[in-house]
Amino acid sequence: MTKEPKNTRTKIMNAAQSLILDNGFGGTTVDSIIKDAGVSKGAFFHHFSSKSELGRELVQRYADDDAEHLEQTLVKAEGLSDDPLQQLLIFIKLFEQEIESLEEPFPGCLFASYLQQSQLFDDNILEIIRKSMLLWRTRVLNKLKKIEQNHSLSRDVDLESLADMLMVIFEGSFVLSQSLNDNKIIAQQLSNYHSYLQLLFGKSN
Amino acid sequence: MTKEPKNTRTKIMNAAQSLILDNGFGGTTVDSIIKDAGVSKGAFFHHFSSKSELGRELVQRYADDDAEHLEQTLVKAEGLSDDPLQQLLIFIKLFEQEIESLEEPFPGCLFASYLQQSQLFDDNILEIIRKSMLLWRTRVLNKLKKIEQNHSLSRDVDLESLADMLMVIFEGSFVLSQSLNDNKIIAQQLSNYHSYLQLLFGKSN
DNA sequence: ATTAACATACCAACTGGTCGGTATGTTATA
DNA sequence: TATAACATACCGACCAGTTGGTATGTTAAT
Repeated sequence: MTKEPKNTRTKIMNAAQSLILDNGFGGTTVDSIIKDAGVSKGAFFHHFSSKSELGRELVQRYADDDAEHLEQTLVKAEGLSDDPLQQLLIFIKLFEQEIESLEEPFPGCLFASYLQQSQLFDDNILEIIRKSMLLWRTRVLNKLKKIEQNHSLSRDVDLESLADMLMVIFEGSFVLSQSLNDNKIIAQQLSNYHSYLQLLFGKSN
Repeated sequence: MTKEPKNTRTKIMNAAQSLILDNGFGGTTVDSIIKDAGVSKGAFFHHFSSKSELGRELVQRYADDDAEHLEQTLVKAEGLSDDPLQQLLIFIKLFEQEIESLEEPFPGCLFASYLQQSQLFDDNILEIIRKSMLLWRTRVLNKLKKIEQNHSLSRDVDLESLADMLMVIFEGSFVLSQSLNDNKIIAQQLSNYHSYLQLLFGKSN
């Protein structure tokens, strides 16, 4: 139990993610990463063949965590009600509560960070992000389709764009909360999405 | 008409803005800016004392244009109806139409780009962005307050967060449209905001 | 002739990345 | 069980190229 390989690797990735969320990928140097991680340059390039490979592994880890978090929250919501509409509303409320319980300012979204510098990354990396967003779209859209079977829509809205709206509100409120230094904004905007869904699917058939 | 100072200056700023929206500020080099702008390094540092001063002037210009665009669209909407609710709904529709008429993919928002690398900028720059966002909040909130006088809210929502929601939807849909390479998303999300307002203020007193 | 508007050559600091080397296991086999 | 052979994890000096920025011109208009 002298040396732990996974540990150094993780230290590098964690330090890198934090720096990238603050300075962007292009504004983050390898030297600053190894300094924050407390490892040598040799250790860095032992674990990652290049800075961009670190970038790739970072989004992949982020996307995996994101997907798992999505599914877990969905399962949790589905366990709390049998009605698809209630499930979706609970799903949103769970995120609201999660954000509200945060002490520190929200660290930001790695996807958005990468997309703001999309020319710095190759298509494989951008594809990871795209797939993550399409997963959210699919999961929420499936719920909406089930809701539609039992609830009449009070207005003619496109269900796919309604599904996208959740991710839109996440990303958009991250930006605002970052600028105005106010975590509350995120929960408030989720609450607005919550209200919108209630108004749209207010009446059951 | 041999040399135009303003012209070179503008060429530099335009090239820089385009590059920054693609690569981020930290990922954009002075050399790449002068190459794209077709000017010399001497010209660059004749007009801007440093790269970060260019960064400052860029957001300032962007914020000024943004504010002017906001006010003009507001005036336009106010000229098309006397009812505050209709004015706000038209206001949103005008942005929808503007986005729909775009040929190229939406270039992105400089505010969001900067915020994703906020540690690269000093507080003065971040303050410019903050003020821009607060201007949007104020303008929309004023409208909402006038609407509230004649229309009963169908749900108890916070008017300030409802005002913020417009900017949230802008920024969030920029992110999604960038990733999925689909401009339509922006107009669709604005349309959702439009619907939400209609549902909230559906009935007049 | 002065001065603003550029151009060119250059610099020191930093960049991502390499390299030879060390320390600490792990495996195989005699 | 001793040891040769190999693998993994890590170090930090070093490299070539790039970075933001400067010094010193040249050009053109007032």
